[in-house]
Amino acid sequence: MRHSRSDVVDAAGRLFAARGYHGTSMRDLGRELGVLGSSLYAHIDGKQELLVEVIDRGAAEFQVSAVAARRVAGGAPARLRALIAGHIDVVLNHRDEVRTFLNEASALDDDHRRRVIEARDSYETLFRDTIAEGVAEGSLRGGVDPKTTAIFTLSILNAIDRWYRDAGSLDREELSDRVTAFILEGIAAP
Amino acid sequence: MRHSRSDVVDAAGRLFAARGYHGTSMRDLGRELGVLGSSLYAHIDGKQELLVEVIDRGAAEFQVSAVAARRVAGGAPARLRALIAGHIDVVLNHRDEVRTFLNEASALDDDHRRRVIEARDSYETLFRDTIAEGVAEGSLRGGVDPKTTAIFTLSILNAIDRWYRDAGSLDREELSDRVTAFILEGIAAP
DNA sequence: CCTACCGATCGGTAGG
DNA sequence: CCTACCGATCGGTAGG
Repeated sequence: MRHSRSDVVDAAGRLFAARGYHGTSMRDLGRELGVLGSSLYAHIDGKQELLVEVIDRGAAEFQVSAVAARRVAGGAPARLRALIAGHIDVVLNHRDEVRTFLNEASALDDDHRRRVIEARDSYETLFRDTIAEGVAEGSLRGGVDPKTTAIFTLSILNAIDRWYRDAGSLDREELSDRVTAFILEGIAAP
Repeated sequence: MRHSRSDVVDAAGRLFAARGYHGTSMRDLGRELGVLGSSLYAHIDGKQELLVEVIDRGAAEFQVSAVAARRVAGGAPARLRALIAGHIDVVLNHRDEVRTFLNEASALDDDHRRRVIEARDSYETLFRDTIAEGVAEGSLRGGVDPKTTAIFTLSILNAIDRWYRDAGSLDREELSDRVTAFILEGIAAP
């Protein structure tokens, strides 16, 4: 079976997500595709290039999702809800790329890592700005700090990949509802 | 300079936390201590043993913290507050061990990994039970699901290591207060 | 995509 | 803790 370059990147995503970049050898990757490790160099220049490409795919998915969510009409809570739902979709529809994006960015060389951190920061800023708008318009509680709140929210969302299974009793929509309710209402009795 | 076995485990924690288990060679570890990689085998039987020991240290810290927090008098919210404060202390006082515990458990061999996952589950259960008690006694909102809520809470707490810096403007107590307020009250305007 | 390699580095050992 | 190694594996290349 002949493979496309995209097949190689797919396989790299699977293995990097499962074993990490340093835990994956080019021979492992070849075996995953049924070819020799050395044969992969017909498609790519080096191992690091595969990491960059997998992580860029993940970053791009988040970018697309965020742009769409920011356009949602209504108040800040509605936009925040859309950001949350979009993030969950990205995490669960692109698990390998997202996992690699979240856990293996430290294996990138300096320039690429800086770029990824910038992308991550600008994505976080979308959450922060939405929360700040909610505070300003009065739909979110005064005194809420947009920065830490955005971080707490993204902490919950990024961790979903670590525990959620589609086969379980909790479907994706219910998951999204619970995350949103937790963030907006908390858990203390009124 | 002669080193103790504990010095070697300390250094392993630093490097595993920074570069990951597979990203750290025995020669890297030797360099960190000013000796040759091969000299480390006077202290240990193998590299995997170091990973086990670093992760066990992290697990033990969480265990100690949890036992203390469960003893706190008052309602479930007070105990949950204590669990949160304790967890933050462990994360920030033992960053290398905790980071390795959280991110490198997948590099453990099967038996050790199973043990760590069990420890993690039983720790999570303490959070879950505390939340369930709060729902039962009426201090936490009815309808709150203890399992997902415990996961959301731990997601926030475990991610703290990824962004919090002591040098910043937010001190640890303020951090703990914000996390607790976020979880209990949420961010929606009343 | 395979054959046939390369030099470098890996975890680890024997002996002092 | 060092000297002097070991076999295995690493990322990668030349040539077909």
